[in-house]
Amino acid sequence: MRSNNDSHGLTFIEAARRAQIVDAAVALIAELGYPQVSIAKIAERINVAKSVVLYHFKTKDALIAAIVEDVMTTAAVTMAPLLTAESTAAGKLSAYIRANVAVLHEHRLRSVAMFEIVGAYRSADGRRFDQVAAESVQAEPPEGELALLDPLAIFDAGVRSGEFRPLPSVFMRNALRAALDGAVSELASNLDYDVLGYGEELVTIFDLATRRTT
Amino acid sequence: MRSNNDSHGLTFIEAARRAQIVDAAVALIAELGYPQVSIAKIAERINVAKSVVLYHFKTKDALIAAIVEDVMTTAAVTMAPLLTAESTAAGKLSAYIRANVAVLHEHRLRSVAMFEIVGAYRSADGRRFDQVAAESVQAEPPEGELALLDPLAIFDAGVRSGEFRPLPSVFMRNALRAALDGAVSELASNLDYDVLGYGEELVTIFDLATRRTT
Amino acid sequence: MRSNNDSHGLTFIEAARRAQIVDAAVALIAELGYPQVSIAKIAERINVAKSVVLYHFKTKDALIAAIVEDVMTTAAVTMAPLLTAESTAAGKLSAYIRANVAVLHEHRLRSVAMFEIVGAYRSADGRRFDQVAAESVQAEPPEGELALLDPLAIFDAGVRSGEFRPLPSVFMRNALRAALDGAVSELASNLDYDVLGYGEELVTIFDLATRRTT
Amino acid sequence: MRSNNDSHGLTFIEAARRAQIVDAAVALIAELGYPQVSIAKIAERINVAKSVVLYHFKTKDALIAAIVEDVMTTAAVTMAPLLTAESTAAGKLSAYIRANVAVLHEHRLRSVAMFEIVGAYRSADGRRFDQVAAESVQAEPPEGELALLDPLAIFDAGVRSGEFRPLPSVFMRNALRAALDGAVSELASNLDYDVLGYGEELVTIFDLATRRTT
DNA sequence: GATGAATGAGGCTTCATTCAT
DNA sequence: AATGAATGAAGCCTCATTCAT
Repeated sequence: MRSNNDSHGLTFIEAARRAQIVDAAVALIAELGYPQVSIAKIAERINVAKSVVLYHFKTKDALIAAIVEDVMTTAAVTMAPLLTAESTAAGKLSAYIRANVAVLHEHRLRSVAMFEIVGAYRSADGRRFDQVAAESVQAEPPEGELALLDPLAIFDAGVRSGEFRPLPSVFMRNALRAALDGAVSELASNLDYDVLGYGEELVTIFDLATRRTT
Repeated sequence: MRSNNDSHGLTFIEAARRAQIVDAAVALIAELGYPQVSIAKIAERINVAKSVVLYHFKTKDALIAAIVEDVMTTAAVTMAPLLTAESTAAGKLSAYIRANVAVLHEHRLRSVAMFEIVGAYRSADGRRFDQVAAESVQAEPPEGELALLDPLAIFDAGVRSGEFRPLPSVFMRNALRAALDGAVSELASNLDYDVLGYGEELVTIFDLATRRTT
Repeated sequence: MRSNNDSHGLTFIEAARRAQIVDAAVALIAELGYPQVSIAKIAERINVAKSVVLYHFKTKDALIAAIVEDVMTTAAVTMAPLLTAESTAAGKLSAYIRANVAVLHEHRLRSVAMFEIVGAYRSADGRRFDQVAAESVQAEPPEGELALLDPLAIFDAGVRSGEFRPLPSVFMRNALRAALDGAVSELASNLDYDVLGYGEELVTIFDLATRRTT
Repeated sequence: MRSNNDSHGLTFIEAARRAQIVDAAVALIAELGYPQVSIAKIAERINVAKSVVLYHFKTKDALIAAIVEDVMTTAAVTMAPLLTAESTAAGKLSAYIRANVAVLHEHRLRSVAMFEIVGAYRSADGRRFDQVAAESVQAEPPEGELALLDPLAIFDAGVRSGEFRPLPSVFMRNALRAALDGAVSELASNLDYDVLGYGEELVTIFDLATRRTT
């Protein structure tokens, strides 16, 4: 065991560079959009040679993957503590929305960057980000915190228990995810968008929309 | 005025070519994503020289603008007749959602292409599609049918008349637009997505979410 | 039918450029060796932009293929008339060697370039030139003049008719081909190598080596 | 003199690493071709850092030189015992061919690697392998076993003694060397090529071709 | 003895655009 | 109305090599 390696097998300096590169890439992607960000621009932003970026990531796709992982982990880690407390489906739903919106608010740049990537990334063979992701999810379903990112289970549980009105979970999930993604879209155009306020309104909307009608 | 010019000052041939190019571009963008579509690919798809495309559009940006205009016009024209009949805010809202969703369903490729463009387009100076669009909207507010594309007025009217519960119109509009865009996002991944079913669920959600509570 | 197209569908100017590029590439490959020749160097040599080369050939591999075709055609066309006259196997064999050697002598640069390519080319998936060529030969056996490039048939015929001693045609062919390639190898190191003299000696060697012993 | 240095001034460890690196390089060159083999690939194959390879060899050219020396020495050492026994020129010639072919057969990979290097190597200033080698041969003519690698002396002696017909030794040598190199060429395309059979045929050919005619 | 980090040069290719015909 | 030819900028990536540790 080498002394200056952390648990991921990375040197301190390596980890630092990687973080620096990821940060630069995130900032640039959020600002310029995914397709406009080149390895050259990333390198220039941190004053290193292009090859340094490729030394640490080997491929543009690998860099993107690292960014995505970073964002997802950040999101999951931030959201997790805000979710576990709740017991009712309605409570979980509100908590989910608020937690999600809180992440967007606290990690604006990362969120916007992720949004840009999801919207514009294509794999070498032309597949969309979602499709590539869906595939890897099937191969290896997310565990623990990452599983919390999909609200489908909340709707399913609420319906099953009768706490929610009968509703098509998948459409509901899609609507909620879309509404939340919409917040990032606004954020992308205006970093000062009141995401939290928007989130509260979403809480109201989805509360009213799922509630059992008497 | 030359005899074979239509109202836009285009000859038949010119109009036909432009339509052909737009169609090819739409199909390619929907399939490959905006950043992956080059003028070369568009030209190749319709078996003409690259320069033909640029002869008819002068610039890639001009081509994109033409596509956007085409899509928006198609959408407005399709939606318009489905909207005017309604008198209540709730009625208008439902009609708006159904009309919007109907457009997506009937013009899948165009919708997906538009979605790709909105997500990935950047002007030469790096501004997002929305930003560029917002600007030109300010300079020249949309009239007639195009005005119908923004549901903000519906929420405003519903609140003002007391038909809707008091609600923040802008957030509501954003949530609705996002939810509708979400449909296109699903469509982009899967052209067989049940947009109409999803639309019905949105009708329910937004009905429940705007209704005056007794 | 456009007026300035030749039978291959190429414009005059296109044909001229292609020839110019091929010539430059041949000269550079002969001088520097295949791996050292880049599209940039070729372009520089004829004072055009790199992209011009790629405009006319699309790919480095396509350029190489064009060179190879050019060399082979040149060789076949040059050799053909020198071969048909002969009727005996021995006569054909001598003629083949002399014809081959004559080509090398008259088209030194092209021969050396071809030699360099055969020695160093690898397809994208790592296969050797011979292997790629063998494959395409199997798919579409060479006809007419190109068929003359392989002396195997001569040995086969000579053995079958009893004009040659019993001998393993394939090994014999390989030895002859190798000896002829050796001439190019010498040429590559020294453009003034006496290929014709060497050829005469080969004629002697293979005459003695195939002759029926009494 | 340090205790763990051998006669070349290398420690055991150093010698072992060098051998390991040379072996890896040989295998890779034989498989992928000289131009496709990079120091990175060599290092990766033996699971060390790129810099390790350069620590032991300082330069890619130095590594190649080491490989060449290794191959030549292997060849000379293998051939030597098979040659000394013969007294007649014809005997020596047959022995030379058989010995050479035996080396190719027993050290396929090394032979193919050498073949790839000879075919594709260029010094920094663009000179071919042969040319660089010829130069160093002139500066320091090979002694002992290495001298045996060139069959020119055999032809010279055979002619001088009248055992061979009058023949141009240099052309003859070139033809023989080329024919032998051809075996490696076949080997490069197909490691199962019957080199020994081919060698026997060469023995026959060159026997018939050098024999005094009555 | 080994290695991680960095680098700059150069490789092939794609792109939007211009211009003369 | 169409097109062939050319271009330079930019994109990603590979390479041999250097240097401090």
